[in-house]
Amino acid sequence: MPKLIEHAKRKEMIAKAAWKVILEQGMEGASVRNIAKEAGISLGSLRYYFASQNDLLGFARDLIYQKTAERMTRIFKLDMPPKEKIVQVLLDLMPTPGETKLEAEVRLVFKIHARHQGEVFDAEKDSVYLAIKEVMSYLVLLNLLKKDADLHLETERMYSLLDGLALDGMIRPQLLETHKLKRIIVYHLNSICMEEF
Amino acid sequence: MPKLIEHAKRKEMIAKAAWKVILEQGMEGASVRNIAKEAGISLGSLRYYFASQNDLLGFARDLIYQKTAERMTRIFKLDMPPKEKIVQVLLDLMPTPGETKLEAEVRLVFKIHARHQGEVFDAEKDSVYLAIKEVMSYLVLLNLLKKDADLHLETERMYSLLDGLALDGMIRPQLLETHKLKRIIVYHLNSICMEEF
DNA sequence: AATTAATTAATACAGTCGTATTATTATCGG
DNA sequence: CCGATAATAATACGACTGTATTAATTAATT
Repeated sequence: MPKLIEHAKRKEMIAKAAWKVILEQGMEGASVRNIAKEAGISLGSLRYYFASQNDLLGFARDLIYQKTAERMTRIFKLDMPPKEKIVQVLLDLMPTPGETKLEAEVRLVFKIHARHQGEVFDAEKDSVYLAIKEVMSYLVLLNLLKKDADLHLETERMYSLLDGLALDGMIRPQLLETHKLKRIIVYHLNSICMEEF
Repeated sequence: MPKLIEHAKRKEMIAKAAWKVILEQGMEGASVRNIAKEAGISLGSLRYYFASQNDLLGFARDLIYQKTAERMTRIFKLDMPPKEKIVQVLLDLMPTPGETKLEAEVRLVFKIHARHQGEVFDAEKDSVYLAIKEVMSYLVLLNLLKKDADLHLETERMYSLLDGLALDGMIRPQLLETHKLKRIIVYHLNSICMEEF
């Protein structure tokens, strides 16, 4: 039974190829052939790991949410000033240049795609939503949130704001170049908190 | 030269069929055949009005932004209390039950689709962005905006927030059923204004 | 070295894709 | 009525789609 150890890694490699195709061509271009070519393997090889396109896309979707969750956990553990950490977490969910760009954009495409698959999107299982809830709880813990703030509404507002920022960041490159994304996020944090960020 | 008058209306009818297909199946399902079937015409007929799929989709995209702009203008002209009017304008950009649901969702799919076409999205030509700029100017005119508010940042924040709300509204039906969408919008307005909405 | 399972490559199938061509029908101005 | 043109329908082409099948290759265990 050779190469059994590589199995999981190989599935990951294929899923990452799927991400790249989705990033560049959208879900319309995410055919099994395109993904296989991007991964540098044959069609049959891909099929060996994934019984169907649905399996592949589902795996790629779950994996990207998992990766996001892991990165969030990592940042939360960092030893840095609370306010900086909060900004860091939120910025890491945005399509800023680097790894997060791919992740944020692909997450967004998957999210819209889910709509047309009749899937019910459960925010409680969305690592982005969970990260935002943690941030909000952290703000409460630090006693930074304004007294009259509605925690639940603020959470929902932050969630939608970040989704919208990611979407706009995808489409309007100048939002990224000029650090506008960060300015808006810090501006928003200032508006819901008592102290300056 | 018969039926020339119907030409424009017929193109509109086909574009609306395209919207419906996009709404239900996403851009992946927006094939010329699916659209023709939805419109109740043959493939050849569709081709008589649109030389290519790109032409059709481009027309459908432009038309939906135009319709949105017209509706915005209509609401702005209504005789109603300023604050109510502002809420009405913003809510009309959301996927609330009714006509706006289709418009908001289809606009969003087009927006993401543009990203993968290499198109440069010009917010200044986005009727949603223009409507939001008008709302913000209106708030300034009414002297409702908080003194320390940054007009440009507030505009960008509102733009992204509405995009994100539309996206979440698409995917999480409970956001619509419970009037949460309106609550968040009014909550946001309260947070940037001096008086209560 | 032989065996066994993991892995790959190649090919095939029916269906759909965008586009194109053709013939036919419908409707107006003359 | 007649001819011009808008409008429709039908069909065809090559490319691509997801899925399936088969044979060949690779690598670890016995």
